[in-house]
Amino acid sequence: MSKVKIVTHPQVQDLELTKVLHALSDPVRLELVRMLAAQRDLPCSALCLGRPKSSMSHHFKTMINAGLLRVDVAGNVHLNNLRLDDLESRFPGLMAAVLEPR
Amino acid sequence: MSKVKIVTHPQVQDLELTKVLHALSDPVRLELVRMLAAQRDLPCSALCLGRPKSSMSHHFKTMINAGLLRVDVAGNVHLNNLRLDDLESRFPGLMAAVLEPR
DNA sequence: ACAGCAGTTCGACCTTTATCGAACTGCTGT
DNA sequence: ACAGCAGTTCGATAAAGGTCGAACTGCTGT
Repeated sequence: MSKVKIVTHPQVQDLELTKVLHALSDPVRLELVRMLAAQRDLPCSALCLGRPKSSMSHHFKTMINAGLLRVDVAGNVHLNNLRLDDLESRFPGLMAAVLEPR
Repeated sequence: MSKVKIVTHPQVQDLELTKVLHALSDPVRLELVRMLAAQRDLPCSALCLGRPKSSMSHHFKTMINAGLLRVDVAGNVHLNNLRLDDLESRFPGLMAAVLEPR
């Protein structure tokens, strides 16, 4: 019997600005966003950078719930990607503005 | 003897993106931002809308510390204004993106 | 001087959030 | 089957944040 890991990503029209802004307002998560903007398909391990996995898992969940992140499960590994297109269509210019400083 | 009420607004170069995003991520404060984007020089009384003054004072402080708001004291009344120019020069496009949805 | 108004401060309360170790789940290669 | 790896869940803890009433400060008009 196979168990499917269900990760629920909110739909584009359900993204809430306050949730997105809150997800972006933590320094750790903002760093993740910048790393993911620079490189696609990063696994959790590449994003942890020495921080405890359980702390990171918490941040991933926050970002997924806010609609910032999409996770693709590839066997053992979770590949993380920003939902840049979705965010752009819902909140035009937002991610560009957040990513620009540096 | 006169006592001067000192309100310290952070300088442009000291604005921090995470603080700004956090200040924007609360529904009440986001509403204040939208009201202030539509109309300048609003006093606290015009922004409270039935909510307790002490709650509002807390939000104003958060917004001032983040650099979102500038307060001009005019006698009895505090005139609030978004620091749109400062925010634009520090985080180009951010406020436009936040204000656009609706 | 004084009443009244605008807004802040204080203190209490409760909820949310960040952090982390330990235990757990599920996949992979052998 | 099993060891090992990737990541999640759980539970505890501590800190931050939102809400509000009550008391306070400072200005204004009379």
